[in-house]
Amino acid sequence: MVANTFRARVRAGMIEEIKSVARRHLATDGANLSLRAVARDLGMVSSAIYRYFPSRDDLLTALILEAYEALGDAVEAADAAADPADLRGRWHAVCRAARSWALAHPAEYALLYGSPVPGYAAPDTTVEPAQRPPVTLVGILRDGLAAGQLTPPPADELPEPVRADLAEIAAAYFPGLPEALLARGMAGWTQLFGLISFELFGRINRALPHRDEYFDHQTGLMADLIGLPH
Amino acid sequence: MVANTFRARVRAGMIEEIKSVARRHLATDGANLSLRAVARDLGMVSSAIYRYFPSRDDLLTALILEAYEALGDAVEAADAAADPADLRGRWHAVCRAARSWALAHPAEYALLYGSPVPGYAAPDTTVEPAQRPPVTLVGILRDGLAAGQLTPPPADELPEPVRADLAEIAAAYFPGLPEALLARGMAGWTQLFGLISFELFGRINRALPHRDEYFDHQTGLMADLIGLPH
DNA sequence: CAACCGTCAAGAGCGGTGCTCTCGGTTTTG
DNA sequence: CAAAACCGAGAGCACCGCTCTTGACGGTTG
Repeated sequence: MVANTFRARVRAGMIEEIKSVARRHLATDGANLSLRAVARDLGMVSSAIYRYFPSRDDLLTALILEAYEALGDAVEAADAAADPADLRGRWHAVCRAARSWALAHPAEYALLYGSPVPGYAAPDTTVEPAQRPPVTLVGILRDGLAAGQLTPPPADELPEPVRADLAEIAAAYFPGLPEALLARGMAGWTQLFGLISFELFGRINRALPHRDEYFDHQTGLMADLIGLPH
Repeated sequence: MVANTFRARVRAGMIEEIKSVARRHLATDGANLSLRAVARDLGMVSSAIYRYFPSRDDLLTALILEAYEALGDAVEAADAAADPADLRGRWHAVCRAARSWALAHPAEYALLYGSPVPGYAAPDTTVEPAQRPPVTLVGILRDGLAAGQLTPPPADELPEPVRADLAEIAAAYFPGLPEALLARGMAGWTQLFGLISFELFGRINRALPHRDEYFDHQTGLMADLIGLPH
């Protein structure tokens, strides 16, 4: 397997080229991109694509994985670039980074967070990169608690079954994070997703010309709910 | 035009039958339902469908309109059935009604709130019924303010451009509602959409077996943010 | 009563889709 | 150098939305 580097290289290049063209088609055709159209753009015949991707769904999966990584990178980079002690600044930075990426790549965002493609079932390999953005967001709460800048809500506000469920999530991703705080962090993530989706998919935009400021205010409301200090 | 009532009746029945079968297909095929398959189920030839719907998109539009009305009816009925003075009870009732309808009709929900169908552009006739659910939800705040059970947040927490945008929305749908309260109400609506979408589309469900309790707690958090009395 | 004309289902056909299989030609490998 | 692996092209299958034409049916009207 060491000697076939040339073949492997040109093959990898071809795979990248296919993905690149497919990504371009994604912007216009949405989730129902056409293998034949991609092949046409590459000057190939449709059946040749099957040498590189066993099916259209596998090509979609590759694009989804890349999109998750790109979003995760953008979000984590925004968090890393902010002042680690400025919790609210980090919160807004992460939210804005997710929104910016979504606005710059609406088709990819729709692929990740839109209604699922009818016949398509996302493989398990996508579950791990999908959790990077929310983990980054809620990670701010973990850091804030460790720094003493955040006081957890009363634990008894959670019904027992919810607390138990959240305890498992906390054990896996945020050891030591109180469940009630995790619940609020997940509310923030849900809100972030809702805001971006409404802006991208919905028609509410007409009535809200100042979308940047509205977005910041709404994410700020969630920061208030969490208790992030001003 | 008075005498052809028989023709009109059988025609209306046919339209209903087509929509019914299409709705059934929607559950399995999602947004890309097939006219030919619908025609097959009806024992017709595909071209016959075009006597009743000028295109596939028009059939989709009809289904979307029906779905909006069904959701709006469910939400408004839940609000009307609750004690008008129990703001928190109404809030939870409306949220639960929306979620229940979505869980019972996931394909229709995806059609309404999922990623838009690539080539499809929703006509303007859908914009009015689309606003019934959020208007119902935020209407609880209007009633609460009128009853003196709700104190509006400080008005200066809103940046001026956002306040101006929200003022126009308030003038159109909730005259007299303070902008800061409207902002919180819209945050609740965004959260509701995010919660339902995550449950329907996402894979977070695995880690949260107690979805009913989680949903209630998350919507309760938003009620807290709004200031709805316990 | 009969002619008429709108409505309807059916069929053929166009260009498109994902996908499979076979066939040659090239490249890498043993 | 021969064998094996790889690759692109092409034909073909079944499906799709949509258009156009044809023939039959049946209320409306002269």
